[in-house]
Amino acid sequence: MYRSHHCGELRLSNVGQEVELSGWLATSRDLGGMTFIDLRDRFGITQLVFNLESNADLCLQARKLGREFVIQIKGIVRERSSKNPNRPTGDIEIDVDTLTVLNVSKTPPFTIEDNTDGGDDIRMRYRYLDLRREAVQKNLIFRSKLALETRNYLANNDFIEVETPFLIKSTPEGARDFVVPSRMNPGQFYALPQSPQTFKQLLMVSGFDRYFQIVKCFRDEDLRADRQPEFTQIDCEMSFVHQEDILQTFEGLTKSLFKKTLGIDMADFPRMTYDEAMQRYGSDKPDIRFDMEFGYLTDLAKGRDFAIFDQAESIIGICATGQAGYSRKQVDELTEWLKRPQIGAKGMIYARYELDGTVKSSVDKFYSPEIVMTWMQHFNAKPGDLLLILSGDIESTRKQMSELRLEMAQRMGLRDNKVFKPLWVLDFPLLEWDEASGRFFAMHHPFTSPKKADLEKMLSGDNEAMKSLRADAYDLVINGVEIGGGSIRIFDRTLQERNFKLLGFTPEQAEEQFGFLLGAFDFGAPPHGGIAFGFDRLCAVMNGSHSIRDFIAFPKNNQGKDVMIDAPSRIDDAQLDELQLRLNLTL
RNA sequence: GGAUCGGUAGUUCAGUUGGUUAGAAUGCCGCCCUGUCACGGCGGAGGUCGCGGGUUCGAGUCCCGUCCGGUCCGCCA
Repeated sequence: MYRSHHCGELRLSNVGQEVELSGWLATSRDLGGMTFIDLRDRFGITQLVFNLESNADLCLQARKLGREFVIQIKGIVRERSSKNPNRPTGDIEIDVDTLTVLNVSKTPPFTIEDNTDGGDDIRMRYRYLDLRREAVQKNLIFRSKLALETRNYLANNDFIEVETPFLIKSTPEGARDFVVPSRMNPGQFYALPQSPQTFKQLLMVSGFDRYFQIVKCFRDEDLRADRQPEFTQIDCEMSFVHQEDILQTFEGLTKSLFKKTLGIDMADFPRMTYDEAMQRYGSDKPDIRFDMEFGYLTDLAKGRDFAIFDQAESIIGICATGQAGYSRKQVDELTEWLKRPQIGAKGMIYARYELDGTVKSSVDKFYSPEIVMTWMQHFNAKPGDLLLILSGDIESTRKQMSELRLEMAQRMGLRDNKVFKPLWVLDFPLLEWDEASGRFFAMHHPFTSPKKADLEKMLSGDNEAMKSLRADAYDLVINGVEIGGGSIRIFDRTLQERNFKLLGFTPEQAEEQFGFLLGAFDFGAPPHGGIAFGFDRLCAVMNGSHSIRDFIAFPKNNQGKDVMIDAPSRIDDAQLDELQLRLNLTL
């Protein structure tokens, strides 16, 4: 053994014991007559002390050690004469009598401490050093704990973890697939799964009843801070359940995870339909840590010769409590922010409810104070509040206002990342009409069941009616982040074929791509449904972080590259020959 | 595919209207210091200003191109 204890372990009760420790030299402080070394491992930091007077050779040797040297020491635990209350081991130190250098280290390119001086790029290039930092280790330890508690809860609820294949069949629906060439079948490719969707449904047909898997999924789409090409899901499926059973089970899982990892007791989750979420917040994943709900001023503001409002399909406002003090400059700056191409608003109208009870708007010429006051009343605004108003077609205006709502909340400090507000969003549309290609796409996926009440409408074949079909599909949103989503599945072959047809599949295409599933439905498929949680996102949200990269040991950058191992990379000609592939790079 | 911000010392950054020898902090090296824990003090080394081209008497600074990175939109059933 290289050690009798780890570096976070020793306390006053160990004083007098002879111990052996091993670890990395975090920092050293040379005071001339004595030298202190902070010895670090995953468990903590223990201070070593070397005294020039009592052991000159050893002290001189200790002075020469560099940062991140790996050392092993033997010594006696002593009570410190000046203690450090900021550290669990701060009451003791080790009076070292034997020092062994297990390995030397080059000076690392950035400091290994919580507030490192390294930027993202260099930390990713030396991720193995970045991972030595306590702040990052803490995240991965949290992740491990979260996975363990997930397995505990699901196992206690009769779920069985089953591994499904990574080398599967490519399908054109949904996200772009990562593909893998098959050497033994020249010219043919596997695809990596975007999710184990069809396999988990087949497991239900097999009678496993309750399945889960903490599993990697792959999507070849552009990345974001909260999106990686390979990411982890808690993937689940249940048989003989209605939507309500699934919501109950996974609300239970979520509560259990918050309780076991953060010690937080969550109240029952509120629920909202998709339509209601869009109406009140302009988003299917509203952040409900704060109110600032939309108010529709369309009827109150039209017909007063203000062309912009008169021509608008929809006029939507939000009331920013206590923000009437916003200066002209601040409002202008906010307007510029809204006009950026990413948001694309044409402009913004505002109205202040002054503290003296008067109102003042940026459209005084068209709207008398009396009318502006009716707007204020619509929002139950109080003196000191600020109304922000956008107009245009309803879809874009809602989207823009949703962004503005989040931005204002951010500026007003209402997005407290220590507060967790979950929300079930229910009754998503079954289909999404795509104008460009003139066809429907599945909003969730093509195996999603329409709501029972909409079944007749679905079978009617009326194209307009299809747009209003609702599905037994649901998302779990926490603090405005989509954490999970799922649906009750179709388990009837005829209905599934019907849905494929709606989505523009010919019977031949449906058979070619999903024949195995349709075939399985012929052999007694039980009613079933499921859900999948974004595991990386859940880790991030629970820790108040936006970036899932902080919770992935070896993440990819925005370009999908791993800058540490330099992947992806070219493969050599021999490999290409073996696969019978030829590159055709049109640069 | 698009928008936008950035690339200057090992690292994180500053660098004004284009003008002398490109600075700070931190890290690194040396010397001093017996209770530090962001130790302190003194001194030192360290730069192809991403790359290529252009404008100019003169470019880190302006222009064009290009590469790399961040954030976002599109995309992500």
